[in-house]
Amino acid sequence: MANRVEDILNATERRVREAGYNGFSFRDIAGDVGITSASVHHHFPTKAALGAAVARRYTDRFLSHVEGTKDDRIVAAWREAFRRSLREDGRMCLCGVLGAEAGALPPEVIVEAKRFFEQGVERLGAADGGSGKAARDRGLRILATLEGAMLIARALGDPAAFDRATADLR
Amino acid sequence: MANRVEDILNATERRVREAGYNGFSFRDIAGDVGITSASVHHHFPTKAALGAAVARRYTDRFLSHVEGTKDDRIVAAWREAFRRSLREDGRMCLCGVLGAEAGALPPEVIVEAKRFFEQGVERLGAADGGSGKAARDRGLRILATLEGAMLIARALGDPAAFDRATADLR
DNA sequence: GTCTATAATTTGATAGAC
DNA sequence: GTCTATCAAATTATAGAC
Repeated sequence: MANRVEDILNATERRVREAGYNGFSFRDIAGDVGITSASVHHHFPTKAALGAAVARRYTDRFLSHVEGTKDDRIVAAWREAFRRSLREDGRMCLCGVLGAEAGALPPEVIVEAKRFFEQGVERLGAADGGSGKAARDRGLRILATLEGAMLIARALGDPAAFDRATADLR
Repeated sequence: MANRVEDILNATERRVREAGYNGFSFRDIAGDVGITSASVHHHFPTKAALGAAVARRYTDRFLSHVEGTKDDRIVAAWREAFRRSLREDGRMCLCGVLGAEAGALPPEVIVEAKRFFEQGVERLGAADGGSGKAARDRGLRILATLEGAMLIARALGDPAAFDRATADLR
């Protein structure tokens, strides 16, 4: 592969979304990519650095994916993005997984998950052109429903549960 | 303490809700309780058995706590139960944490988390006396919002976010 | 950038004495 | 039921050759 760093981040993202930050090892990632764990350490000196890099890339990628969406389509765009990744590979939001493990995460990893949620609250709140505290509270409620729906759908092993839980979201 | 098993379950519940199933060890629990890890193994031969026991007790205890609530107070009762544990010790739903790690859990642990969500969907759906598919979908949406709100409040380090996200829940 | 080798620690789990 | 002692494996991380 051309870009090893990208390979490592891809493998790590898959693993974290499957089993959490404490559910993968450097050797797991090394095996996925086809190198040794020492080589993974060459690119990411510590596990915290690797975790933070994955969370940062996830957030940047997600936000840029839904960027530019018209106000009245923002909620639908977020819902559809989560829905697809849930159906395509049965995995929930990376930052949602990290949030659940928050008490065990290195600070630099939490900070990135936090950013995802802060941005989500703000952008989902801006749907329908609203703004201010009431809009942010609405964004918070919508993001909570989306994250919780992924969580439950995953635990039940039933991706359709996400659709049913978020069908009326607005 | 009189009941060692209970001490072990209490310590384990605290640890899992703080750091997840992969975020605690037998030695952690032993240290919390004041015995050795070998003694923990005497009561729970494997980590999967300990995890399943904790999830089973959590679900039984939670359901019995909200049992008997009048239909029109069911949502409020669940919301208040989650809200209190979030404010009192900053911890989210144990089964919510387990759900996020679902891909890394032994089957006997997942099964218990699944039961919590199935029961929650059914009971929250029965609020206001409804029944059938539409009621279960409503229960699913409510439970998703509650779980997601805990997740985000925890990640943001802001318990009040739970209140704001679930204020309009019905 | 990747490897071999290895250090230092932690993990889940067991044997057997008391 | 609890302990000491221990095992085999896994973990994060580093040193140094190529």
